[in-house]
Amino acid sequence: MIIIMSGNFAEHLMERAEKRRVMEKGAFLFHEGDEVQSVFIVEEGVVELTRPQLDGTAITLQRATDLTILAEASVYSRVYHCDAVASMPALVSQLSRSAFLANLKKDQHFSELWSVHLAKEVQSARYRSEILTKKTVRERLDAWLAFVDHDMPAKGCWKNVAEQLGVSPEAFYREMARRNA
Amino acid sequence: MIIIMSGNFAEHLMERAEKRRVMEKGAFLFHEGDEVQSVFIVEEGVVELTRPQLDGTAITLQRATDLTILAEASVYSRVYHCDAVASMPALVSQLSRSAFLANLKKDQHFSELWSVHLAKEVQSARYRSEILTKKTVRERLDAWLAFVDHDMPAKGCWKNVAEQLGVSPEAFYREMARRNA
DNA sequence: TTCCAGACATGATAATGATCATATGTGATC
DNA sequence: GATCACATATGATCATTATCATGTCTGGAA
Repeated sequence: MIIIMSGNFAEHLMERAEKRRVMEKGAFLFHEGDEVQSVFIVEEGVVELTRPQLDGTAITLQRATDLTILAEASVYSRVYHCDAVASMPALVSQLSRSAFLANLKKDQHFSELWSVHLAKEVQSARYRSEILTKKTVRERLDAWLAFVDHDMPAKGCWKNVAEQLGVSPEAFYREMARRNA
Repeated sequence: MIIIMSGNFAEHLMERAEKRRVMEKGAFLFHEGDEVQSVFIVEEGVVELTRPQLDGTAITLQRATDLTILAEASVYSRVYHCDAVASMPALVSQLSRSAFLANLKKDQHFSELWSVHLAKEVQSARYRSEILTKKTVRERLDAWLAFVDHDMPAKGCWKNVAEQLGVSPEAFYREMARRNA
């Protein structure tokens, strides 16, 4: 019988955290080009991973909120390929990369949870991509609903959902109104 | 000193493959709801992962071509959450899940490569998402170029790139023409 | 209660791209 | 060389959405 790993990896990671850090809005956790020395978990607030473009605009690669691990892939890189900035005041736990890798090596269970975590992230990131290939608000919402098992978003969340779908709030409101009619 | 793992995980996986399978166009590798029993690597051809929707349309979650591992996340699931169908004739290697997991357990190096592979997939999937949140062809191409270090796509690839960007070929050709002018 | 910020709602306009139609170029095959 | 498939190219039209403007509603703070 195959045992499927479960449990929240972020929590396991937090148990091993070495430091905590309070970040004010606008504070940087790291910059592009910095050496990767730690693994970070956002406990509260919001930290965004952004990659500045040549033309001055920026791409947001990840928007990390409660219990989200930041820039997982950087664990295996020498330097960061993006900036991390608190877009809201945030509380961040951290663990040195060497300690993290040592944990992976010596703790089989921890290592498996890490893989499971990464696999889940792959899955949800792929799904998000596919939602965004849809061109109309209607199709994107349909795809999103399939992903969340068709529970309609509560009114307070509409704006956030609209952002996840990559559409303007107005367009989203209109689509929701259309569905009620 | 931290050793960063490198090498192609798919190749390591193929070395351990137990079976090979030739698939005709349109043939299914597995269906939604099937028990996960194997890990698959596409050697040649194309296999697509699709998730049928209520309205009859389908979401394509992954389009696997040469040396791509199929549905990584399914390794940790009991059943598949999507269909896998060859959209072109394909050659697929497979390894039973139990053997795969056993390899992960006993071979530290293999296990690390697996994590590195997953981390890279997370990274590229996230990047793809962010490209797709851009609304105009121009912005999407800019973001894509930043990702591939600004090497312009060769003419034979344009159609493929257009698809990656989630825009129609025509719109893509026009944008490329605009940039030459 | 009063005030205020922010989400929700809706109309008008302009920008943008999907789609359809059609044409050109190019490499492979016979 | 003739032919075929397919990528590239370009024009015209139409559907859709972003954006701006403006207004309403609701929950929390004073």
